[in-house]
Amino acid sequence: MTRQDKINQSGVAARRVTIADLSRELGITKGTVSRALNGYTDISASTRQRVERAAERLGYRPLTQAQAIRTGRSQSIGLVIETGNHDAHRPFLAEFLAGASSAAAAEGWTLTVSTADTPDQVLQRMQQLVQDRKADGFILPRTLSDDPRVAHLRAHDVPFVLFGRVADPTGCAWFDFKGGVAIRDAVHRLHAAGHRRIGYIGSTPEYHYEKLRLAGFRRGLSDLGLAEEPALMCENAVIRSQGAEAARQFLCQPDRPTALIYAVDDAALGAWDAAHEAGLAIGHDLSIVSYDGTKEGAAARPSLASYAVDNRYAGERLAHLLIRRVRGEAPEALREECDVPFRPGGSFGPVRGPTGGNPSGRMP
Amino acid sequence: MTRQDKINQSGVAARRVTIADLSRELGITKGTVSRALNGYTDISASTRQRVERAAERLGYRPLTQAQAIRTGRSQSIGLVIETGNHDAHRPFLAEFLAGASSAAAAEGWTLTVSTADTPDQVLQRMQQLVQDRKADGFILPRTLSDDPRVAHLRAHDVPFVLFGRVADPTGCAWFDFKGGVAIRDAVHRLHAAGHRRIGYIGSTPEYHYEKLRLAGFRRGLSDLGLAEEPALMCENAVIRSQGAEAARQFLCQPDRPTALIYAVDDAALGAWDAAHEAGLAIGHDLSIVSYDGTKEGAAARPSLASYAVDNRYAGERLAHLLIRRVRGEAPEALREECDVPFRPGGSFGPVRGPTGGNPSGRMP
DNA sequence: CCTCTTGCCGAAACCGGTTTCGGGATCTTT
DNA sequence: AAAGATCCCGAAACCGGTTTCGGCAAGAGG
Repeated sequence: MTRQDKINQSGVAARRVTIADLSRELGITKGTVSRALNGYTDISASTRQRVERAAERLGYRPLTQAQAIRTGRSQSIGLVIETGNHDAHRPFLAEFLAGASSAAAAEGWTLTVSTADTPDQVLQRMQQLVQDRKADGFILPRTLSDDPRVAHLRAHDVPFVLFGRVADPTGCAWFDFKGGVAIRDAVHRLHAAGHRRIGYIGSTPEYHYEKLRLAGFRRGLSDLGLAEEPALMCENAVIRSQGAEAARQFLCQPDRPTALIYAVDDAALGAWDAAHEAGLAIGHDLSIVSYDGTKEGAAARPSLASYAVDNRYAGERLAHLLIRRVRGEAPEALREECDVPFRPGGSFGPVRGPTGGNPSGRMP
Repeated sequence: MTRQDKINQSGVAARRVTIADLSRELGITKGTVSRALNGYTDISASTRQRVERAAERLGYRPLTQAQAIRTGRSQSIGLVIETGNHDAHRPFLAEFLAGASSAAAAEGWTLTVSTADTPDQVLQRMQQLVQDRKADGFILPRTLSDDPRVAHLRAHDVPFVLFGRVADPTGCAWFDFKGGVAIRDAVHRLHAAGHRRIGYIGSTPEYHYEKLRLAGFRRGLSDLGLAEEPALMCENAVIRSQGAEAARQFLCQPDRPTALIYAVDDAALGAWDAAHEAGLAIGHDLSIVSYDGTKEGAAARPSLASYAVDNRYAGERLAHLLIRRVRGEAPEALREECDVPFRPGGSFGPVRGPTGGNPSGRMP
């Protein structure tokens, strides 16, 4: 009966409505209110409804911090980014965060972001976040085939979802783009445009996505009865300069390739440099297809044909999957793979004659 | 005397040490332990020391969630990023996060990141984060001269620090780079290299940094006794295409400028396009100096001369400042400004003769 | 009609902290 | 030596929730 209820003076930030307010309003115990809202079975349907309506009406939302100290769950998803590494993920970050954060917010969850300079520090940070209950689980971006984060979280029984896949999928949930399918498709497209000598320039082989893309390339070749030529395949090209160097190696060969497939856009732009040096015109003398769909690729001239990944969507899906994982769903039921659309570009053209000559190239 | 203390079976995740463990160990009340650790004055020096030593020895760290429900503070700094806007901040994000997160982690704080599509939604998200106690305060990136976020947070008495400055600094803490000083310095450098007709291509004038950079440009002109020519100044060039269009306008004038200063690197790269069209060689017929120090600028050929901002450092400083602000320090004492180093590049060269002719330009 | 379930809710402990209140012991003061 | 002020700390309430336990009332079964 105290009159302390109405502390809300106009203008002053309204006090939160607590579970006690609700119980007082309804003439019911706090405990009963809590059980009614949390799906306990020992609550009558009518009471549950009254409680839910009142909660809705008063705008009650439980304070996660208070819940957390009992339940151990804080409704926040953790994301630890390894910096210091080559920052290939950098351009995706903003879109990815946007997707993850909005999906999380839709469920009343939040996103706790941390960074670390080394793989070991990543593990430490995750450990600390989970001990401090600042994260109920993690999204793991840029998965390695054999990823120490997976081993660590598995051992400590912390929920997680992969952005990408790993060699041993036991107990893993994930979202991934079908990069292998895309690269295989690229081989088909190039073949259809007359290309027969197609080179592949991959990324870091420790990343599992690279294994899948390389496999997709091989699959494409065998689909079409083309032979695998080791001289036309390499890996470890992540940035522009490395992509350029790889292209130089291929282009100076006697029977040079007429098309190159890159695993990542950043490296693919190196082909512009190598082609320029060799006097070849991209899209005419040499076709390039890549993967990522970066803005930089689209801005190149001619523009880079690529498979365009929607990182915002990935963030959304991963946040959803992780939340469901934390809530107890089995990891096997939480696996999604998504097609990647081809983004045409001027770097893709039909093969031009059998010769590697005419180095000055261009022809209107 | 129960033996439940030692739940720690080997391999199982060790239980957190709580304040109760500590009080039991010391034969002291929970309350006393708490007061001892939180700087209350009614604790004897000897007791305080005993408590601190024991806390250290047992590795006690209070659970922020539990503290939060009483104190209202959760030791986390909020960052709400507006997406949907032009994503000019995109490339900085990863470095900025790395700085902020590591500085926060060093103090036991965490970073809660959220995104929003519109300015209104930004306010809503901040409101919610602070009501849910998921953020004790905010870092505000990309400040407008008259920023609605500042008004909102000021009105609701929520701590914040600016990345950048605003027109009315009342009650504001901030970290900012001296962009105005940098642009002024650019004018001086160009003047020293013989340039007399220098154009300025600014960014969106609503952002306060743009006002400062424009002011720096004017200051530079007046330093050197050069006249301001409206025909050689414009704004609203944020991306490459806009930067190119602005350059075209300037270059087709009878007495074209020999140098251009851009407020942002992304726009500056448009000069490469415009110069190419006009048959001018960047760094010879036309010098370009810009601001940001992006990788894309460094990768251009010739490379873009620019003032290189260290966004990781900015993140660190801002996290520090915000934490101190939340702890109660006056905003006036929390203002930092930082010089920006010049990054030389091939786009900067001495002026070449008085003529705008010789359109084919290059000369070994 | 009596016992046995079952459904449903109140009472109270609990989570891990913080903060107020009051009082005993020691030290000053007169 | 008695009275008052100070120094410290224990006791207990509190924050906003969750969860266990037990019992009353109504329905089922014999």
